[in-house]
Amino acid sequence: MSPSRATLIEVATLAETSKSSVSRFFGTERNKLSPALCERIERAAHTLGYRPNLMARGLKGGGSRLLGMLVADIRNPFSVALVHGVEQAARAQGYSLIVCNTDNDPALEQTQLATLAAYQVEGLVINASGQPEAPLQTLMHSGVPLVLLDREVNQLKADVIGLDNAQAIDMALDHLALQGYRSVLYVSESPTQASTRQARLIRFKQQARPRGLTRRTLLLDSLELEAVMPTLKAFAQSAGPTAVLCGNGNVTLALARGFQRLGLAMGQVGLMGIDELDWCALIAPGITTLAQPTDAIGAAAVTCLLNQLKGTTPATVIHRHAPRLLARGSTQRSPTLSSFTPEQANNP
Amino acid sequence: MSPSRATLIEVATLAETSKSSVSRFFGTERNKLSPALCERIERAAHTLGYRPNLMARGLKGGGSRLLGMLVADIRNPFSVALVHGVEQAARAQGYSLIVCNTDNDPALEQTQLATLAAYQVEGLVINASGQPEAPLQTLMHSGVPLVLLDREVNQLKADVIGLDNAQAIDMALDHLALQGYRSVLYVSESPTQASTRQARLIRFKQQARPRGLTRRTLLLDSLELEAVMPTLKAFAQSAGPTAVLCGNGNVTLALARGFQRLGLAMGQVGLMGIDELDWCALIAPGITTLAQPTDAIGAAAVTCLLNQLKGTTPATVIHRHAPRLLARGSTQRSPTLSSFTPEQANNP
DNA sequence: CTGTTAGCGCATTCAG
DNA sequence: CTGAATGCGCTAACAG
Repeated sequence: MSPSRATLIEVATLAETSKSSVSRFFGTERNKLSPALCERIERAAHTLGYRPNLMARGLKGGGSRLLGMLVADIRNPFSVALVHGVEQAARAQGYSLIVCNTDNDPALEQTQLATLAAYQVEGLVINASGQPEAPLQTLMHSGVPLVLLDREVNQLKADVIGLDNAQAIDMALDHLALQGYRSVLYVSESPTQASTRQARLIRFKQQARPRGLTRRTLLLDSLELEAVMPTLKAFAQSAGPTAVLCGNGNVTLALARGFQRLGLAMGQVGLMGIDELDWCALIAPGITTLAQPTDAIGAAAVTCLLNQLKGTTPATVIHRHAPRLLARGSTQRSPTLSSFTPEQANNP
Repeated sequence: MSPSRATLIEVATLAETSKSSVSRFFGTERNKLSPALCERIERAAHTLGYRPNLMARGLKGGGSRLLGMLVADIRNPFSVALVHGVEQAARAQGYSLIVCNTDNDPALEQTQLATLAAYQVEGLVINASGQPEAPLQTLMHSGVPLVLLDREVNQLKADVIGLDNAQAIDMALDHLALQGYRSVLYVSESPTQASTRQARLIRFKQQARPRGLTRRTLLLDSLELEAVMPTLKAFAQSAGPTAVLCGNGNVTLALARGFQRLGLAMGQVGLMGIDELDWCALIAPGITTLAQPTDAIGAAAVTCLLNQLKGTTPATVIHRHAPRLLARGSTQRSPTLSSFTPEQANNP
């Protein structure tokens, strides 16, 4: 009756055998059992609705079959997409995922890390909000496989998986240059804590001029409109066809608001963002974005983890995934508005 | 060195005491220990970096301190908001949350339910995608506290928490009527599986006419534009000031696309949705929505669960939470476009 | 107040 | 191929 209430012992007695055999049946040694016994156990387990207690299993050496994931901001659609990717891949490998959100709070981050460890997770996927070097160091030394997702952590020698930020910036600049823009404003949230933001910002500073683009940057401590307006307004009136490049989805949202507030026509002033969002195709004439392959990134993270588990530690690896350009009207200087449809905008 | 590697015994020996005392120190009986002992244990535990193994604790009677949550669609921002609410409340009570996504797949749902049970969660928050009556029944009988979130399950006598759907529909109809619309099209995803969709649909059918509104409904099997266009087009040309009411966020997105495709001016043809989304204030002239109090709903779920755990089972409860109206330009028949700003749109 | 004794449900030696 | 025995890390009576 109670699904997870039936124990190994009950199954064993009902099948008229011993605990060990039942244990083997549900473990990796089923092949070492006679077909007859397998049959009996199978039936007994089924009628009892038996399911192994994964906590007990985790206690011994069998492994908890649990993976942990730390997410900096679960309300960010991009993060959710990553969670989804990781969860799918984990399930495909027979693992479950316990997700902890940190709301970008470094203190919470430490707590959650401890919690995850307390549940004996076999591996950890970490999308850090801060720089929790110390706790992560100790975790690594305690032998828990670790993978950093989307954000690196200072001096932590661990696998890192995420977007190829350099390539992304290059693609964005190439696209903007090709569309005839000559002056680009790069807007990012404060890059002090997040390695990804730094990488993108640095690359932008390096690569804009070589493409003949005048560059400016705006670093935001807040995504409030007030923080954006003055710079945006001045920039929009400056020389050369101008375009704004947004460092992530949150920034894109903030700037879309800014454009609207100022009555700027997207395209006339270019707007482009990293991270694809539901509504980017919807805001006329469509916002051009670089979409991240979140499922692939999530899957790569799980693969990494499992590789570490299998002991075959092929040195520290850094996976850089390429983005996909979704070109839309917001980076088209002479929009053919009449023919625009969201469908077209989805297939560059 | 290893955070979760140090065991109760090691702490006990270092503190020159017994396992029981250490156990008590970390349990609920710390008060029954002498200050001196507490001090010694405290130090020992600290130098060893000891953290209780929650799996082992869960094995005995101490409880796993784990709550499980089943989510129908983790990529739906509304669902994520619920997860966030539940997780916050759980953490505040010293519980961790293990979240399983079902991608609206009934089969996956059963699997995930089994997984959750296997981890000995102390309670379950369920946002069902299908009608997994049987598995839930057995779970209930096995004594696991259960709470249904946003969606009921047929004949399952369990606490249900969510929006007050009747009130929501009434508020929407009142608002639309007040704004001068006379004919309303209600668009919903297929209501066969989800109780919430049924409740809203039924209420709409009951309450439209009493308010002097002509009513029509459109039930969607797919959110593709093709599924929406014909009806929308015909409806927009029908008599009386017309407005469209969307049953949830996904539908709102689909219809915003439809409006754009047809070149319909929002407001002239009204558009209103249940569920607030990032971009609703952004699409000019702003889409009017009913926002759900997701944090409150999540917190209520956890409270319910913990009540059941405490044994004080105050009969089956149904929490109905009131939505909040965010009136924007999409339900204003004579928009004052020039003065429109997103900020204003956020504060009705 | 504190230590001692049993298991929780399972995986894993080790013998048959 | 199979069963009996031991212990994972912890909590819960039970005695002092």
